[in-house]
Amino acid sequence: MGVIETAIDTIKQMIIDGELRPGQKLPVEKELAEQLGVARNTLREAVRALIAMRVLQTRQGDGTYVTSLSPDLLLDGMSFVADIHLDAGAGEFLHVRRILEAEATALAATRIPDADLAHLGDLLDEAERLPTQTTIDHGKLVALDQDFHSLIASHCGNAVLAAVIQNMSGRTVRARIWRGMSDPEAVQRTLREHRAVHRALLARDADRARLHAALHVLGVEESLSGSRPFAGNRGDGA
Amino acid sequence: MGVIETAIDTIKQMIIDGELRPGQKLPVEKELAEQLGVARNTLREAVRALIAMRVLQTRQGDGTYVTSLSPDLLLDGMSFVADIHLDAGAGEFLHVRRILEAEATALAATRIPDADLAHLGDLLDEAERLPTQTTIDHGKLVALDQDFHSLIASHCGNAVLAAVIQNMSGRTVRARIWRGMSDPEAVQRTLREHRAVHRALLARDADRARLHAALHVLGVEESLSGSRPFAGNRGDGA
DNA sequence: CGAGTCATATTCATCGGATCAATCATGGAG
DNA sequence: CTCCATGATTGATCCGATGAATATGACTCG
Repeated sequence: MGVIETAIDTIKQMIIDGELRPGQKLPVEKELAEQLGVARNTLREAVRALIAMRVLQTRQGDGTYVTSLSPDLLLDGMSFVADIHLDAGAGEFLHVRRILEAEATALAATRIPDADLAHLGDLLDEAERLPTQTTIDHGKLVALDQDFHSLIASHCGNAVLAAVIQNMSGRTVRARIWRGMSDPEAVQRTLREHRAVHRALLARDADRARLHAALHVLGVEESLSGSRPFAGNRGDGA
Repeated sequence: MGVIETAIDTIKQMIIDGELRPGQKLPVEKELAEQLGVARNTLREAVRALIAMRVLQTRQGDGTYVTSLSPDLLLDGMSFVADIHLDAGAGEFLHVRRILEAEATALAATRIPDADLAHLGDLLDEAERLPTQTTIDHGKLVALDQDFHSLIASHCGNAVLAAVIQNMSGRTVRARIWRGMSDPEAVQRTLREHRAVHRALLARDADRARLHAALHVLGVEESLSGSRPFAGNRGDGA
C-alpha cells in the first residue's frame, strides 16, 4: 500500500480510536508529517483526501481540525455519486429513495411540530402560485421541492436516515427530473401528490403518509423510465 | 474557493458532462495541471481527493484513469462513516439498514437463483457447526454473517440498494455487534433468525422474507440499545 | 518470420524546500 | 481598558529533483 494510503488510514484509525475527537486540532503539518514518517507534501495529500470526505477541515493561518463528523456532513458526498449516474442508475437511486422516504415520512407524521407543518403548507401555496402556463420557473420549483422533502426528512427522528435521503438525489438529478416535466399537467400532479402527503401529516396518520410518499416517488420513477423515451437523449456528443 | 477545490470541481464536472468517461485515461499530470492552470503538486492533491472517493485511479508508470464509477465502488466510503459513529449513531445506522434490508430481502425472494439459495444454506450450516460453548470464533462468525447478508442484497436487482446496505454497517460496526454477543444464546438466536430468512427465501415468499429480515435487524438494534449498558465502556482513556 | 528479452522512455510517487497569504498572539498607544 | 500595529504561526501553493513502476519498441535467438 502506498505511503499516502497508509497515512490516510492512520489518521482514520486515530479518529475511530478516539485519539482524535470532533473539533480537535491536529498537530501542525510539519510535526504530524514527522510523526507519521512522511514528507510534508505527502501528508498534505492525505489530509486533502480526508478534507474531501469532510472528515477534516483546515483554516489557513490557524490549523487543521476534525469536523463534527455528523452523518449529514459525511454523507453529503453521495450526492455526487447520484449525479454521475444520471442516465443509467437514476432509477435505482430513486427506488432507494422511495423506500427510505416512505419510511421517513411515516416517522415524521408523529414527530414533526405543528409550526413546521404550517411551513410545509406555505411551501405548497408558494409552488401553486407560480405560473405554470408557458414559462415554468424550474429553478424555483426545484428549490421548493427540495425544501419540502428536506423538511419532512429532517423530522423523522433519525439523522442518518435524513442525511441519506437528502443525498440520494443530488441537485443535478432533481433539476433534471423537474426539467423533464415540460408538461404543466405533470407539474400539477406532482404538486397534488405533495398536498396528499401534507394532508396525511396534518392528520398525523403515519400509514397514509407512508403510502402517499411512496406513491409520489414512484410517480417520478415511472415518469422517468416509461413515459417519454424522447426526453433528453443527447447521446454522447457535445 | 481554493485553487484545489476548483480543480476538484472542474474534474468532477468534466465527468458529469461526459467529457471524461469511465475507464478513460486522463492527460498526464503536467499537461492536465497546465490545462487547469495549477501547479502539478496542486493537481496531485485534487486527484488524490478524487482517488479517495474512488472516482479516479492511478497506475504508476502508466497514467490516471476514471474508474468504472459503479455505485458499489463509489458508495463504499460510507462504511467509514458508519465506523466513526460506533457509539452515538450506531442505532440510527441500523434503523436505516433495517428499512433497506427488509425491502432488499423481499426483492431478492423472487430473484435469487436456486444455486445461491443453496449456498446460503451452506453458510448457515457452517456457522452452526462452529463451537459456541466457550470460545466463540467471532471473526469467522462475522465473515459468515457478512457473506449471508451480502449475498442476499446482491440479488435484490438494484445495485445502488445493495451497495448502500453493504456499507451501512462497516467492518468495525459488524465486529462490535458480534463481539457484544458474549452470550451463546444470543448467537443462537441470531442464527435462528438467519434460518427463518432463508426459509422464506426458499419459499419465494417476499412478505415473509421482508418480515424476518426486519425482525432480524431489529433484534440487533434492541440488543445494542437496551440490554447491556455495561458492555464496553472503556471511556476515553487508552 | 515469430517469440522472448532487454533497454529506454513515460508516468506517477515521494520528497524537500521556498514563497505567499491568512490568522493569531503580543505588546504598545491612546 | 480598548484599539491597533506588528511579528509569529500555520496552512496554501508552487517549483524542482529523484525514485519506482509500467509500457513500448528494438534486438536477439530459434
